[in-house]
This record gives sequence, C-alpha cells and structure tokens, in this order.
Amino acid sequence: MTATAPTPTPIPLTTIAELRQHHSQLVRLGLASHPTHARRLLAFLARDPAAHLPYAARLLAHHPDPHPALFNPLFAALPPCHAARLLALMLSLPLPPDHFTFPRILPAAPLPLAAQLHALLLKLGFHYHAQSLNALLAAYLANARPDLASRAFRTAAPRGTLDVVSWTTMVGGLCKLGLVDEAREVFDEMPERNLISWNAMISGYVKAGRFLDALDVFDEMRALGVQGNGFIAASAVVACTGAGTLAHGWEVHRWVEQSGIKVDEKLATAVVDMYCKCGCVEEAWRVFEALPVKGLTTWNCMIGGFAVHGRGRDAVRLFGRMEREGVAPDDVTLVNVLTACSHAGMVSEGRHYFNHIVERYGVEPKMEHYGCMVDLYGRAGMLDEAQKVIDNMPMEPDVGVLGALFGACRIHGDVDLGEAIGWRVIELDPQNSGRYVLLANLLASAGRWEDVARVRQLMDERNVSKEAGRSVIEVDGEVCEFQCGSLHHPQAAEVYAMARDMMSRIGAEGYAPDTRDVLHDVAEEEKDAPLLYHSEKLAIAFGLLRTRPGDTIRITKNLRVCRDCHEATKFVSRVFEREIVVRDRNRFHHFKDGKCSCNDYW
DNA sequence: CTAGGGTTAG
Repeated sequence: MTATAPTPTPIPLTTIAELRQHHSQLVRLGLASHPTHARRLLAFLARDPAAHLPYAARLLAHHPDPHPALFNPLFAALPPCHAARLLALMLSLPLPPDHFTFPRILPAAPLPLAAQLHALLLKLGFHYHAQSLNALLAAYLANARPDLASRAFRTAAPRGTLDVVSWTTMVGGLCKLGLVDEAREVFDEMPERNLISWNAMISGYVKAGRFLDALDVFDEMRALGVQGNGFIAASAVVACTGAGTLAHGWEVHRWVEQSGIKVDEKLATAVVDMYCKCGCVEEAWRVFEALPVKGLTTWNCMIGGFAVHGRGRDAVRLFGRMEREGVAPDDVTLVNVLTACSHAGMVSEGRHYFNHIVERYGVEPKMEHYGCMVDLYGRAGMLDEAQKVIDNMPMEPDVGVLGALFGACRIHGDVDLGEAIGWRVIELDPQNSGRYVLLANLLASAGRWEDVARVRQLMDERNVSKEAGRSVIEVDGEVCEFQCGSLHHPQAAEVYAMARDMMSRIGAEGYAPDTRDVLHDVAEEEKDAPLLYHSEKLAIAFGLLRTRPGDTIRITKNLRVCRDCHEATKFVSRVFEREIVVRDRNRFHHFKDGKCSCNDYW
C-alpha cells in the first residue's frame, strides 16, 4: 500500500477551492483514498452537505475500498432527505450499513423514512443491535408514535436486545408525549436503572405538573441507596418549587448539601426560587446572600420572590443594589420590579421605574410591562389611569393586559367597566375557566342573577368547567390535599367538625361570611354553607388539629384565595394565634394578628 | 442510542 504518513503537509481547509486543490494534489500522489485523507476531505464536505453532497458522493463512489465508516460523519450532518439518498448510494455500491449507520440517520428521520429504515434494519438483522433499535424507538417517539415505538419495544424484549437505554428512551419519550402514566408503567418494570432513567421519570412528572409523584420517585431512588447527581438535584428542587411544600424543599436542599453534589449557579438559583415559592423568603435570602457569584437570573428570582410576597420595599432595595453592583437588568427584572411595586401599592415608584425603563435601564417595554402598569394602577383603584395605559400602548393589548384591568374591576367593584372588559376577555380566551368565574362573581355581587346564569350557560355550552379548588398542607412531613367539598379525607368528620368550630369561634370575634363570591341566587343564610367547604378552610382546620400551637400553617392552593376565605383566615390568625402562609395562584399571603401581607388587594 | 435545572404582568 501507499503512504504510511500523510505526505502533503495538512494545509488548513477553509474554502471549497482549497479543498479541490488539496484533493487534486492527493490524487496525483495516489493518496486520495488513504483513510486519513479521505476522512478529512469528507469531514470538510459534511460541514455543508447541501452544497457538497454530490462532491462527497463522487468521492465515495470512486473510492476503491469504501468502508461503511466513511459514510457516518456525513450521515450525521445530513438532513434526512439527503441521508436517505446517501444510504441508497451506500447500498448500491453495494456496501452494508454498519453499527453507526442507523443511530446516525434515525434521530432526525420523519415518520415514513423511519418506517423504511425499520424495515431495512429488520432485513439486515440490526434489530439485534441495541443502539440501532434504540435509535428506532427514539425516532418513533420523536414522531409522536408511541404505538409504533411500544410495538417495536415489546417485540424486541424476547430477543434480549433491550438495554437500559432502550427502557430509558421509552420512559423519556412517553413523558415528552404527555403519557406519563404509561411511562411510569415502563419505569416500574425496568430490570435495571441508571441515573438517567431516574431523572427521566422524575423530570417527566415535573413537566406534567405531577410534583408529588416526582418526589415519590425521588424518595424511592434514595431509599434504594442510589447516589444522585446534579441532574437529579435540579429536577427534585424544581419538583419542590412546583409542589410548594417547604418540608420537601428543606429535605431536598439538605440532601443536596450532604450528598456533595456540586451546586453551580443554576442549581443555586433553582434553590433560591424554591424557597421563595415555598413561602420562605428568609431562607431564600440566606442562600442568595451566601452565593459568591450571582447571575442575572439569580437576581431576578430574588427580586421576584420579594414581589410575590408583597415585600415591595425589599425588592426595590435589592434592585438598587443590583444596579450599584453593575449588573444590567433585563426585561424580566423590570417585570419583577413593577410587580413588586404593584403588589405593595407603590404606585409612584412603579411609575418612576416604568418612565425610565428605556434610557436608564436599557429595556424596551413589552406587553408584560404594560400589563404590570395596568395592574399597578388598577390595583390601586386608579382605573382611569389603567385605562389610559391601555389606550396609549403601542401594541394591541393582549388578554393578559385586559385581564389585569378586569381583575382591578373585580377588586374595586366596578361592575360596568368590568362587565364590558369581562365579556371581551372571555371571547379572547374562551377556555380559561377562571375568567368566567370572575365575571360571574362580579355580576353576582351586583345581584344580576340572570346574567350570572348566562355566564354559567356559556361555560356549559363551551364545555368549560370550573376548576375544583384544591389546597395542600404539610403536617409532620406528610402532605394532605383537600378538595373543595370533598369528603375523601380519612379524618373528614373530624376535619369538618373542626372547621365548623373554627368558624363559630371567629364568628364570635366579629367575622361575618362574605357571600359575594357565591354563585347562587339563594337566601342569605343558605350561602354560608358552601363557603365552609372551601378547600382552604378545610386545610386550615386540619392544620389547627394536627400542628402544635404556635406552628406556622403553610398552605398551597391551585386557585386564587376567595374573599371569604381571605377574611376568615385573617380572623383565624388572630383568634388562634397562628401565622398562616398561603400560596395561591398568583402570590403569597402571610396572615398574622388578623392582618394579611397583601393589604387586602390580590 | 437515554436526562437538564433558574426568572416574567393577570
């Protein structure tokens, strides 16, 4: 054979002209087919396959001894349609695909091609090759065909072709398609799992919003003595953030620290966010302050954390420090600062930041910022100012912006404006049940029962159902969920008795039911009953039963706090001398001594 | 061939 060493000094190949020149030189020296040179030429051509595929194909077609491996870099770089043509060339030489061919072509293959490759793979016996088979499973799953993937998966099992990657591919792929329960079935049957498998299941549950299930899997992993890594930590922390359960958050954080997992900036930010969203800003602050390096997102999380807890002064102070430390804010920072101002009633500060948003902060105001301003004015009762923001904004207001004004109308009882916007907002977002409920509440508060009925009828016609209220409370590390009006809890009778007792005790101290949000045209005295069954009251009653006197009661709920629960909780905090922290859909309420941190605007 | 994590008005 020819050369043992590449004779021409490898000149850098940067243009196709250089490559042609180099190639011709190699041809003259009889070195063009030398594996090293041929691979180098093909690697260059693979960088722009759309332009150079014919060239590459010629090179391969004239190669005296084309090895399948020469094709693989090209396959990896090709769009699927060209990959198919190159495969055809390969087969025509004739040259069989090798172990890298299918894994290289399949990931980007659209369905018809994937199916053809499936047939070829069977014909050539690659269904005994785990990597090829796994690539096929991934391709079917990427094309949203869990049926085809599952069939290939099941038929491969008796052959013993499956490995841990095959199983993990199924778990992750099914999760991505929203088939998280099916994924769990596969996961439970896995003969062997690695950290990737565990994380696929945990993060799959997180993506599906099934945070407690995610944490169950995480616990199972630890119970088996499996050491985690940064991926698992991230997923578990985010699961706690979603669940809003501080006890879980503490535990996962402690586990991260004990297990020696390296906490990088992103993971640290996730932890800060977790403590904020689990109701413990103080702990978020401790973690935040201890960080040697804070990224923009870290600042944003902390400022946003203060914002949702109604601590506008702290948010603004932190923003000032961020500025002094030379960290340039972005659009999210400004949204968080404006939210902080609006949740704390700091109208003039909010206006100030908004007015200087471009020249001082270098941020182009977007829809979100206008929404914040509408919310800022609207919450403060300056509905005409809010309306002016909408009239003068440079883009068409979206549902969110109008929704902010609508929400303000509800707070301040402006039925006329609220109704006008309410119908419009519902038409813009007809599947959002909360908006119907808000409009119905507004109309009900004005005693307009026939219009309330119209709203309810519209919901029926469109098959939009009112989301059931759910409240989660943790007691002794146990998580209990209460659903509005549901009797499923094992201690239901006791809880209801406690709830009734609780209500009569605060009633004796001056609490009166606020029935404005009750959507039935019934006699006043009959309206009180359904209010008692709101999930939040049941959860608080349960908390009073099961926690020690003086313990903070923490509740996370899926909807906004209703006015009656808000009022009742204020009384409970005073009468039972408890701090009660409620995370609702939008923000946190800290109830203490008969007052709430939201100052009754939420 | 299998996994990723942070912030955003209502």
